[in-house]
Amino acid sequence: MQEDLFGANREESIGPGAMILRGFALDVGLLVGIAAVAAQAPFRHMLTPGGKQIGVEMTNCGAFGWVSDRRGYRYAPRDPLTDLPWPKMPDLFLSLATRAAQQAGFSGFRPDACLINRYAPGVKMGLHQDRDEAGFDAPIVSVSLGLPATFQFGGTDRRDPVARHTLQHGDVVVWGGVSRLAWHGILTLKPGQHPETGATRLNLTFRQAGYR
DNA sequence: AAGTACCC
DNA sequence: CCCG
Repeated sequence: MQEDLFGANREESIGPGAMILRGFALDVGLLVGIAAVAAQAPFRHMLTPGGKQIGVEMTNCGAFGWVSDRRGYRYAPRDPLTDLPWPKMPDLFLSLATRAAQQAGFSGFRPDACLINRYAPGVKMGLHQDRDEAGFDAPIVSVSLGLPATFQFGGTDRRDPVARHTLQHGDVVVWGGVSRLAWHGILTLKPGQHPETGATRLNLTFRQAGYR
């Protein structure tokens, strides 16, 4: 039984039911876990339904994985590349996500999906909503590792004003409740080197994708 | 469609 | 040319 090392040094509210837990996710085991997942389900570019390549490289772990292709956005229990189930979600990931949600005021978070995004310099993710899940009662927990990035966080209307927040290695963003369908994105990643990840930003996004 | 293009 |  190992001690968990999670705990935010600082919490910042970024909206109703939305906060950043600074330095909450500094356990190097997270990077080991990502490497283990990627060894079974490699990072790959996905296509939008319109046939354009998504710049971020993605893989998944857990019971469900987020996938996109010409048929649309959806959650799938198997990796389309291998037809194998997605790798099991590491216990460390589950523990982190549950504790972060709890810290942000969302008890009972039981993620069944973890999307892993890998950003290289020059890559961005446009404003979007996470709305492919079967229900929206559970929050979103988003973990930043490696190179810093500028996170855009707006409201539930596409036209709502968007604030910018720099996310550093170890920061966790949690949003739910009235902010669950908030529009969000990541600005173009700037070049840089991080001691633990090199010229890379990694993001873990935990969700309850399935019905309960 | 998490994408791009174009305009101001 | 880049940015919003």
